[in-house]
Amino acid sequence: MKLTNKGRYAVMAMADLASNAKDGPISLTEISLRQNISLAYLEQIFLKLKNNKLVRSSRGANGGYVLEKPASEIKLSNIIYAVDEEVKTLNCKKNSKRGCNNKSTKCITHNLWDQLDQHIIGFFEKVKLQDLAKLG
Amino acid sequence: MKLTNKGRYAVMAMADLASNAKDGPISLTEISLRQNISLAYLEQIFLKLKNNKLVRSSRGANGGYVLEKPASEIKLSNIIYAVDEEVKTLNCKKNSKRGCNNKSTKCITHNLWDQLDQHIIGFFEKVKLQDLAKLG
DNA sequence: AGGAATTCCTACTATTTTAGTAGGGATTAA
DNA sequence: TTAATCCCTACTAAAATAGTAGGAATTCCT
Ligand code: FES
Ligand code: FES
Repeated sequence: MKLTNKGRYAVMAMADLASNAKDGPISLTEISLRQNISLAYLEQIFLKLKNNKLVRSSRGANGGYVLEKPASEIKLSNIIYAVDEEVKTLNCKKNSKRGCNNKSTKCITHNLWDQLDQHIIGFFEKVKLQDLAKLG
Repeated sequence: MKLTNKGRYAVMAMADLASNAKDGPISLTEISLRQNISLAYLEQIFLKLKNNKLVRSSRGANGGYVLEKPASEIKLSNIIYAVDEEVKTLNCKKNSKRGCNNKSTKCITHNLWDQLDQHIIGFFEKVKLQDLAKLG
């Protein structure tokens, strides 16, 4: 089980944004340098963060991004979800009639994975961007 | 974030073993049919389960596998660990001096992922093979 | 006005991981 | 002796991830 770089980067970048807040917006170049993440990759990630209303952008020279909401109101689950990192422990389609074994009943472990999902989602729901400073 | 088939299969197969216990050992062919998992793939998985002392094998005709310990004493973490499904949320090497950002300090999110690890491992530690019957 | 910095967007490629196949050897029950 | 079964390793195919590339649009600054 793993969490991919995209999700990690997204959280790192958001944390960077939160903790390096200044007057104007923060450019991806800055974040790229501080966090050692490829600029082009960051751009892709921020596109999604923006579409999910987690950051606001300003274009042009001196442009960049700022958090759309206070760090205390942004849950990690929001970030993870925004970049398509799904918590996906189930094998079968959630709403399919068929189980992962292709039979009409759910497999013996189905409920287990379902519970694990809840467990992990719970974690991401509980932690706010703001908490990262305390953790770190 | 996802859990891979190998881990799922391992748990399924162990659960199958536990709930279909009979007099003699259970062959992989049986499990393969019941759980709809390729036989050759199951063989690979059971090799690991055996090396980790979770099952015992008997070879030859009518051979197969039995649980090495009662289902109440087998933790899911044992199974997951046996088949190399690691809970791996950290990016950096656990014992490396360098962070995932290749700097000498840990990145802002390091502790977060560390906590998530603990959270997930905790789940797997808590659930026993036996509990699967109740969940299912 | 012109150039530099920056976001925006899409498409492509490379790398890594996962999933699964293949094949042959060893062992044992009937 | 034969069929069923485990044992073991190597290979291949498919999918997911990570990252690159390139160009358009916008805005600031001189
Ligand atoms: S995970 Fe849903 S049926 Fe197996
Ligand atoms: S995850 Fe350990 S330093 Fe970033």
